[in-house]
Amino acid sequence: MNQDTENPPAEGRVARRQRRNRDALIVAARDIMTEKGVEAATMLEIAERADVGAGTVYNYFKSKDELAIAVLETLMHDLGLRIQEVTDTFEDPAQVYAFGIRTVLDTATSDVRWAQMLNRSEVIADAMFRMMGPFAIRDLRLASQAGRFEVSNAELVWRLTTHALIGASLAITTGQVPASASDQIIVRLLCMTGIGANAATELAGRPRPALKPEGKGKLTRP
Amino acid sequence: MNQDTENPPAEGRVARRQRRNRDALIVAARDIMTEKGVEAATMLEIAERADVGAGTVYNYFKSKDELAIAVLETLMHDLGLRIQEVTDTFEDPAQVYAFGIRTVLDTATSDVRWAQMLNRSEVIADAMFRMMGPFAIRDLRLASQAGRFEVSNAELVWRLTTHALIGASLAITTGQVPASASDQIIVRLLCMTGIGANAATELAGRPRPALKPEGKGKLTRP
DNA sequence: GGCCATAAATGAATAGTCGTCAAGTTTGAA
DNA sequence: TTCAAACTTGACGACTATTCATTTATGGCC
Repeated sequence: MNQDTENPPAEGRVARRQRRNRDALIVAARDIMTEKGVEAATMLEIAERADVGAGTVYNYFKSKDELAIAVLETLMHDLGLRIQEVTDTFEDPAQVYAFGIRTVLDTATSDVRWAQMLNRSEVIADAMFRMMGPFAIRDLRLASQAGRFEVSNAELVWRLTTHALIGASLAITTGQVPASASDQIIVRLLCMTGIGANAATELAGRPRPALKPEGKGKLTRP
Repeated sequence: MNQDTENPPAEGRVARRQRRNRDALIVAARDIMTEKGVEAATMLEIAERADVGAGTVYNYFKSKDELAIAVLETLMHDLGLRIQEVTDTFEDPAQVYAFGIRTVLDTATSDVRWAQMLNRSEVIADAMFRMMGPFAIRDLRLASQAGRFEVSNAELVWRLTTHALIGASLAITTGQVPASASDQIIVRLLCMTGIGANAATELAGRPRPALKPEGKGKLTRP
């Protein structure tokens, strides 16, 4: 009777199960949506894989769309942390930003889970704005203060960048644009920071260290 | 028996009805999608308003998505023509491009028909790339040759711009970004052409003549 | 330990969707 | 006039997201 699973600190059995269910639903939805695409993933199948009744899903997410967004957010939060881990050591704040968007582009075009979701551009772009914005906007501001960028409204630049970035990723995965154009894409996105085309080209051409691999099956909470 | 509706010139009854049906479907779909949004517009309702059987729609459009794209294309083709009519008289090719994207942004955020469609970002952006691309890409190239822009891959810049533009429009209509930020949005989009932030600001600030009103109820064919 | 108001989970039922298909109709050449 | 080919039709199948009356679990209180 003294096991800690049996003796919650005055307020916790329900809350814990709720978090467990919510996480299980996100993981199940993430996996199924990854396998079959967002549209093809049915709420029933998600509920079954999460070992939960069909109606229970709606206690946690108002709609399928909201669940899909929650899935996206975990993917992005994850990536944001892994990027930050690497860029912590960079000296040039402009390079921090450049590395970030370059990594997002590469991930979005090579990771099947992202590719499957790209046909919901506006949702994924908005999620990126919110989840990776804190990092990106901070980097934009730091680089501007350092005189590297010319950005007066970092939030706006980041929003435009997310949409362009997702659009470019979609264009690459659908074959409308060759993957070899990635460099040019990054250059143009950097141009939005107000630096000229030359400076952007130089910045985009710098070597990039590798990310640490992502934690398998884990669910990092924002 | 001599009426011209009874005596088609050797090859035309079917073709004419087909074009009539196709046009009626696009008009019906455009109206209903405008009123209720793309998702809420059902194929049956569209077919009924076009005075056509439910199954017939699929003789003209493979899917609901394809029909929605056809609707968008007519809206954009229209706008492209009206923009060109005005910019014909401009002298600075950079200003032609600037006027174009500015007008698209204004239209997308103020015209209900666009606003309703914006939540299919990737579709609308792709349609814009294709329908307005011929104009925009030509303008980008002309301005680059004139030394006003620094664009080596006009197609790519245009594609990124369409996605950013649609994303920005969506952000404005959903209230995430104030409409007063339009100027800054245009400045940043112009930055993608490689000119500095100063030149972009000057270009965005120039006065803009008005468009001619759009032909009512008509359907201009690409 | 026993009890009960409340919150959460359930899954069958609902309402509505897209796309298909067999059957009927129109067309235009012979 | 005849007839094969093309077009149209609307009922229908297969599925869907979401709801809601019912069941089940929870934790404070006696």
